[in-house]
Amino acid sequence: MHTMRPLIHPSIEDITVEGILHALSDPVRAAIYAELAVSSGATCSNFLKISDRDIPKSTLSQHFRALREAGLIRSERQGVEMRNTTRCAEIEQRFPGLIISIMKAHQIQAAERLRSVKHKPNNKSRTG
Amino acid sequence: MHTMRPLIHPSIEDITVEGILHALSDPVRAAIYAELAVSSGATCSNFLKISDRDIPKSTLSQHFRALREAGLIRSERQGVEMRNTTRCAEIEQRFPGLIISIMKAHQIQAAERLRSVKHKPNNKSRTG
DNA sequence: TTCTATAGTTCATAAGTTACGAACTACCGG
DNA sequence: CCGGTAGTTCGTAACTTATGAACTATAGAA
Repeated sequence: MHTMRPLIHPSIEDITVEGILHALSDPVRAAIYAELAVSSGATCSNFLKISDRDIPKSTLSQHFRALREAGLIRSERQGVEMRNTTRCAEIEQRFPGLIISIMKAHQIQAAERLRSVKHKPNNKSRTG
Repeated sequence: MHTMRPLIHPSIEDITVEGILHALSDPVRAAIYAELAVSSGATCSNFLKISDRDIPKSTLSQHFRALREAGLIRSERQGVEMRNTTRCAEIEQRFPGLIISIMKAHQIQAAERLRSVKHKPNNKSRTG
């Protein structure tokens, strides 16, 4: 019978560049973070499907933990669910331009992938 | 009796943001990359010691491979040694500002660490 | 050519990390 | 109290990383 340990949010000075890069080097976590940056307050189960891929909820939970403990997001219980918000303002203070340029690079890459799928349609397209 | 497979340098369009972030999320690799960005052409064995830490040469070799295969550096044999240069100009073309802001963030963090060591001297200082 | 030295790579494996199903906790509305 | 929804933890299988030993590759000297 195990208890539920409290959520860990590192203080801004304990956040490391290595931690941020590692957390965002996973495509699922990068997608979650990018979405949170736009639609603040999203919950864990909003991401059970990410670009046609099903993510098991235990895996999702671990990804949220990784983002949280890297200092990238803040999670707060609100009733039965968990509201997640990015800590981008704080991180921008400490590491100016870092998060923005990473997100921009992810966007550029996503745009390129879209273009290459349009040009060679049987590349990576899922058949139903 | 195994042969030595040729060095792999991904073409610029095969470089991914995830790959770059993952490669630079390791402190040893980040230190190597930062040094290469300044003193171009450094060799593998120039890094057998990184900030008072000894790195075994097999480990170093793997770190160089990781940087190379992520597209961050180019390695060329020159006689008995290997000359390494960053591919930052190419990457800057594709993902503007990415590498620069990561390096800047690393600098900020290194500066902070230096300051905190000065203020509490027995914190992380090696005793000979 | 052969011998020696230096630089770096590969392989085997031990150590560490991550993914995910099953079982759980936490909270809300009856 | 029960039943439902949201998310966490645990165990373990799969994957990744670190490192010593043995290797390849090259240069220079004899």
